[in-house]
Amino acid sequence: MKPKKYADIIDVANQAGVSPATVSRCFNHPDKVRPDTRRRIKTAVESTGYIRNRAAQAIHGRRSGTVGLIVPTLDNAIFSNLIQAFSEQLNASGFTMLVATHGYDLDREYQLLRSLLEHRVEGIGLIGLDHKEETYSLIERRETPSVAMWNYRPDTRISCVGADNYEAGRMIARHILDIGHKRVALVFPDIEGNDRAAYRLKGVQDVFDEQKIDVPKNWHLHTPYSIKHARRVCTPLLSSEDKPTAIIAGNDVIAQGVIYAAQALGFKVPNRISVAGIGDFSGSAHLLPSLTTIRLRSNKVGQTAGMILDKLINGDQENHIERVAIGVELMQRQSTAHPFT
Amino acid sequence: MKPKKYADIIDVANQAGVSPATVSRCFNHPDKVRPDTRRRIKTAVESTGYIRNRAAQAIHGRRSGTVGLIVPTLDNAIFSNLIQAFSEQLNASGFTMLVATHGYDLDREYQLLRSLLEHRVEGIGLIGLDHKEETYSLIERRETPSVAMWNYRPDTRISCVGADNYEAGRMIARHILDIGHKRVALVFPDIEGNDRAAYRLKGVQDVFDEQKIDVPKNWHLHTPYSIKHARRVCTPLLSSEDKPTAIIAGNDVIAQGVIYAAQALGFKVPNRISVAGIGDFSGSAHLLPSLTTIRLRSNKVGQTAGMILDKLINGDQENHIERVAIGVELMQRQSTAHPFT
DNA sequence: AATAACAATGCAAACGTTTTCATTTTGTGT
DNA sequence: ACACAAAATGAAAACGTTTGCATTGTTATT
Repeated sequence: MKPKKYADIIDVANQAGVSPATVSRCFNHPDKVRPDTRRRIKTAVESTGYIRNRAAQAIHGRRSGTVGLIVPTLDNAIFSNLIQAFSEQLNASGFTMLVATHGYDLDREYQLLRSLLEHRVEGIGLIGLDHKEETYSLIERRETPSVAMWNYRPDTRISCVGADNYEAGRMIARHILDIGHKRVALVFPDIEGNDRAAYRLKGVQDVFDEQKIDVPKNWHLHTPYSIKHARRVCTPLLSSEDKPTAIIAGNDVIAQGVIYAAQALGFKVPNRISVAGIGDFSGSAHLLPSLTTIRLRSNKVGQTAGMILDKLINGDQENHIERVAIGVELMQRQSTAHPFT
Repeated sequence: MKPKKYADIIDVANQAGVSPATVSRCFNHPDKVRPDTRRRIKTAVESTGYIRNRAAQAIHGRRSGTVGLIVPTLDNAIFSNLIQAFSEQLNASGFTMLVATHGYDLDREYQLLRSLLEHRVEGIGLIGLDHKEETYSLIERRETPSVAMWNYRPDTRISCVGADNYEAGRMIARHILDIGHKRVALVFPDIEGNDRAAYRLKGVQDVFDEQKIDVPKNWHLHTPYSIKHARRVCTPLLSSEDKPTAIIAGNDVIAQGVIYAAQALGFKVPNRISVAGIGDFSGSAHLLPSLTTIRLRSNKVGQTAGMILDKLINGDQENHIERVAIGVELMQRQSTAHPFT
């Protein structure tokens, strides 16, 4: 006699004196079973310690109750707001979130997508719009509801919700030029496989080109996403004779590194040098000096993405694509000012 | 004729001219099928676009290939290192991670645990040791391999790996007293449902008691986890006539807020006031002044937790409990110094 | 009170795999 | 070539649910 490990739906049914079908209905369509019966089943569930098996219901072609999220990394503040908001929104709709990280490796991303599909996620959240052709075509082939977060464009292959990063770049560039700077350096992350950064940079450069402002090659710095690296990479530039009067950073964390580099060398910000970021991370408003940046409202992005995904999954429109642009906004604070002369 | 939506294992089998059983084996025990057959199956998989159904295999009492993680929130830097390391480690062992957040609500945590068990996760990661009795007993009843991260104690009901937060509190308190401070304020998060903070605070207070140092009630501040709130809550204290010479913060983010509060009022750190944190978050070393804190090595915690969970799941020891303490370390930096006299 | 309409329940067939056991194929030693 | 062991494969039963259809129980209508 093999003692079964855990109660299944049949044990519950026996205990309650009904058929398994009724127990199942009691979970999935409670209105279809008599309150009295429902109560008896509830008691049986408790006394047996039954926990339903989602796998068994997922197999039925029915809902798995999961949604997949693929992000480059969980390790930094950029995505945490976003993910939290996304997760909460989907939780509210009854989904559990499967998360996978690829470390900015798009081949890996494709593998993770496959893995999530094996788990029969009902929808997929991605970051950005830069993905392998295989990734896009797999999504299309399986007709998996998907939403790309963080970047908006009007011509995407899948639904997207995000800030217009290009506009964010333009906006911060205009601000810097508006307040009179002509000698500006740029500190950006590597744009390889990172369309968010690429669009921002493009926006900045287009404005500069339009205004005939030239950024010398060696004022064009690259740094990984960290205060430490940003600080290190800026120090030589700021120590040189021929300094810029302003620095635009690809995001707020980098901007923070830049500010520290300047302060460590004894340059007051913004008196001697202006620094601007992009992103308006929590904390940016409370730095000293508070950081001029572009607000991207990542939690709004995450929340909206969650809502859209829910709609795509539960809605009736097949293969519908929805695109939402979340407005960007200049947060003018203390870290930028007219150039020192 | 109903056109089936997606290829299943039978389609693949037909295409390859073998039985479904062989296809299944080809995935799960590749060494048991001839290389030649394997190749034919591979081709068939590709041409049909087959993606295996984990739910169907999970139903077989076999592995679901998922591990659950329950955290208070994804929204802040505290956990991101930890989660990232945990996730990567488990990924390497072939698991996908199901993540759920409860916002420091332990009732919610219990619900999430149930939900994850419905998905038949093979293991569970939790944060901290403060959980409802129901949560513990459900885990024990289902014999689900579990590991609590972030806090170490020698007498836990489930496996744990983490820093000794009590010792961390003692360590930073000793440092502050060692360098000569006698007038110290404490700024901590609410310890309700947050055993990490509770242990740290206990450690600090025990050292103070041993050394007969008294902290007046009103030097005992509470703040949510954010730079903004920390800064705000400290400002009145620092503006008053009767100021402390040092402040110990419950974690580095709060410490950063404290430093900004001081600097905004024109008090140099550490000259006029010393500030210490706990955690050594990425970035803490690069603040100005760099922050004296206790290094907790969260990525080590996450990684170790992942390894332990893998071992608990795949190992042969039933109901084994493993406990690992990750050492803490004083990082003495610029934000603390002898009191100004 | 008889019947129609409807609500509640049960039966049994699916869902897509894995696995045990039996069978067939392949390889080895003579 | 032959016998035999070993390896590869197939057939079919399981896994724990859901659901269409049939059946039974209940209420409303006359």
